[in-house]
Amino acid sequence: MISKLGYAILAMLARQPSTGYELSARSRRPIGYFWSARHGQIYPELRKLLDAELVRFSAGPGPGPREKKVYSLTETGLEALHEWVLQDPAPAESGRDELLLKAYSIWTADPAGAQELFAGQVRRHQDRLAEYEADWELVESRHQDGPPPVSDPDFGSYATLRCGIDYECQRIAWLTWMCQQLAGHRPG
Amino acid sequence: MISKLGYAILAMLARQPSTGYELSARSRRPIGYFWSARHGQIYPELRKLLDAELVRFSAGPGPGPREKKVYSLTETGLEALHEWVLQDPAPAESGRDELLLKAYSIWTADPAGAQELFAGQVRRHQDRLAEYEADWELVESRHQDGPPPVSDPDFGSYATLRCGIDYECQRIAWLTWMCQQLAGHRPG
DNA sequence: CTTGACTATGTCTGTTCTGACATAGTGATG
DNA sequence: CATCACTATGTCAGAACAGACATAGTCAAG
Repeated sequence: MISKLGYAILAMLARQPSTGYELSARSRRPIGYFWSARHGQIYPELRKLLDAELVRFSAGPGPGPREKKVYSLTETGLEALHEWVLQDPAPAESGRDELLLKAYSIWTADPAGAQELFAGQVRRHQDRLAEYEADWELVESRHQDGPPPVSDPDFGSYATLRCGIDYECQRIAWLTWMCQQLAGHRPG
Repeated sequence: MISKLGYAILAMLARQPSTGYELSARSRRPIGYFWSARHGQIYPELRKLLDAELVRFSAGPGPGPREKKVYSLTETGLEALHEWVLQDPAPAESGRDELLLKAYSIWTADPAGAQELFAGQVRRHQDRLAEYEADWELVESRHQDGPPPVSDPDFGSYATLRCGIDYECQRIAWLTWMCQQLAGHRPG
């Protein structure tokens, strides 16, 4: 059985053959927007994918004591990705959000301090929104005549960035609303 | 060091003393909206919290071969929660979203099948939105004269539900947009 | 000429989390 | 009368994940 991380790696390799190092960099940005992994997880996973013959690599001299390996998908690997993409995800989708957990217990805290906490989060999400928007414009600049065609890898970026931007806007609005609620309820 | 799950449990116990079983039920709904845990995780965590003297319990006869234990916060436990709530969460916040991972690779798939996938998701999120809204009205009915005061546990529910409702609306809008994109690009 | 950042590969320990196993009483449905 | 869902507590194996350890070359800034 291929893990979700395995599919995340296949998804990245389908776009661009990469080394494990590059995969871990891409798993910070732009893939990190909705998936992340450290290299300590990626190298063992690449080994598993290799054993399952879903990826292959071509080796060359590397900067360190070991060889540099550029991985790419095999035909089986592309098929596995292709099949997985349309499968309905399990309804589990727990979603662990530390800030919401704090918000749930915010009644135990001092409103002024709470306002600070949420104001800080507004800034953090505004920064992220700016990143997403920069990436969005980059993708758009490659397709002046409307959105990218659905068979173009750029359509995947376009779609996920749209979601990310909408999400950040929603979250900023909620955080701002929280600040107002916390301010409004204080005397004065 | 208390884990995030530990704080989630403290947050629940601060509102209502509960058995481990009840905690796992509450961690499906309503806490499950932003945090979840199985009982296989909760019982060992309760033990840790007990050893740290953050919770206590009163035992009585249970339905199974073991005693039923109703847990509640100690003063130290409430203090620990109180302190944690205002701490700025680590910027890690990876966020793993399987559907976005699929969307990212949607260019490898057949648009008609993809549309089905996203349409199914629209239905799922509409159901969840309905749940949130029902809970929202429940909370509002307890506070006809405006929002609950910030020192009321209901304010925590109110705030997190507001976020959940906004999030579901945003996600439904995006999923619908995806369906349109996938439809618009097909010939005919 | 030293320090630090970047490229690049790997391992290892400990924590978190999932899913299954195990036990047992009550009450409802068929 | 059997089967199933619910209440209730726990354990255990294994997967997933974070963070540190380990190695080594290049290149830029101070």
